[in-house]
Amino acid sequence: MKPAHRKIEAPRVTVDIVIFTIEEAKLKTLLIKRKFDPFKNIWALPGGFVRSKEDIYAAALRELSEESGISGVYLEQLYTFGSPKRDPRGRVITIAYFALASRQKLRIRSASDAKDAGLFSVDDLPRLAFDHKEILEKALERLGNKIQYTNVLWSLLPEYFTLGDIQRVYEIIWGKKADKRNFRKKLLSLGLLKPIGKLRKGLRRRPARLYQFKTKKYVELKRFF
Amino acid sequence: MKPAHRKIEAPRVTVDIVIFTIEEAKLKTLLIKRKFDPFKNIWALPGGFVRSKEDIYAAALRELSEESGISGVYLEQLYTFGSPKRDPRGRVITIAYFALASRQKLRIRSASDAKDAGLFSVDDLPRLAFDHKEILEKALERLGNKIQYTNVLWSLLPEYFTLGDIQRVYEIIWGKKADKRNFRKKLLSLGLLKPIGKLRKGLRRRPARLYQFKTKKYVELKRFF
DNA sequence: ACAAAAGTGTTTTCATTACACCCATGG
DNA sequence: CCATGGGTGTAATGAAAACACTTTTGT
Repeated sequence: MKPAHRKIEAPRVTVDIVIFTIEEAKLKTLLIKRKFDPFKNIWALPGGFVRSKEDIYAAALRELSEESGISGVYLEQLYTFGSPKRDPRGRVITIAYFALASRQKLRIRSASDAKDAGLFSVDDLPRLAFDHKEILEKALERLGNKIQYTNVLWSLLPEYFTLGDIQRVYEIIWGKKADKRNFRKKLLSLGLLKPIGKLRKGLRRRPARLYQFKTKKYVELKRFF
Repeated sequence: MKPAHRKIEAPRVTVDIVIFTIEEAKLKTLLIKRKFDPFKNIWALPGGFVRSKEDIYAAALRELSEESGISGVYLEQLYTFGSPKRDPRGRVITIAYFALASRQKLRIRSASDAKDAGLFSVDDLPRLAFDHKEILEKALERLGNKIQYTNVLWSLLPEYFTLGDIQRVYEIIWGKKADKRNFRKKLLSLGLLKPIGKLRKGLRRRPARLYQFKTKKYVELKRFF
């Protein structure tokens, strides 16, 4: 590039991605089993090195697509982890990202440096490589806050869904039940949803109205629930 | 260090710090005039390279102390900026930090690579080097949010202060007036303050009660104002 | 007929907002 | 005596929380 590199030993820089989704009424995250040392055969967050001329957000998008076959989901920067000891190979700083995807969008496939890939409930995680547990905890905290004042959790739902579906997602993330009438009242009053005029039938119960989001772009609300 | 460095060209990594303070009833930030190219003689955020074995938070603390002579103030990671074009010398990723200090604590002194240093009102900024304007805007946004659900802005105030002082700080950051009675009612109901039993006299008006914070550690509230 | 979730309003409680006057001091 | 901010309470409004029963379907 340019000459100006002086004496500072440059760390290497990676991106790691916490991808949340809902499956089997649980909040889950995508992990990759490492194929190489260090932490060979230990589960880790998907991620990889930032390329020389690549924007860090673009790097996160690339990793997201490589390791989970998805695009068009919510992705934001989470936090940067830079303890000098976090990687036994040497100095590696990682910029963690935070993604939300509906289960339908996720196509889990193994990438070149991963032996296996899978979804794990955040309540029941295996041992994680590096400081990835800490990263995951930060992501969970962010998720819990974020759904209170934005519409991002729409990214966790499929195109059409019922009010029951969406309430279940909230309850999973918050870990507690909400009152059905109050929930629906509040949610509908926000004006983010429109009914598509169809019902979901075929389950052995009363059919529910299906809704979709008027818009899928990020909206910050004063406060949510 | 270790051998594992493969083919990836490592970016260099810096920290930059947005230090906010209140002076002359304005929200101000510390800027340093650059002594060298690129952007020679242009104002920039204080910052510098992360050292090889230095934690990034420690690097931010070090820069904070070198360039503003302060310690014991509020400091948190803000965001990481990593556009490949942000530094004309080559790839530099910066981890931005966000600090709050009372004017009394700030000892502005020029560091080795700075020609000059000064406080600038955020409403009236000079041209800034690199993408520092973008960083500052992100910091302002964070500040505005943060004072709504935490007690951090205590870092902007001196040890003892009046309710009028603290209200003024809020009004400066929010850019609008608050009702005195409601403000005091709410603030006192939070239970974060204790009166020290003295009055601030000597101004040509009625003396005001002085308060201090019961604790100076970071507290998140459900919601603030 | 039964199980399971869908759907629907009213009341109570609490927090926020709006609002106006007297007080104590220094100059 | 005047200018300046200090100090105080109440009523109206609006948002959140508590609360239970009927409906519709598939099996």
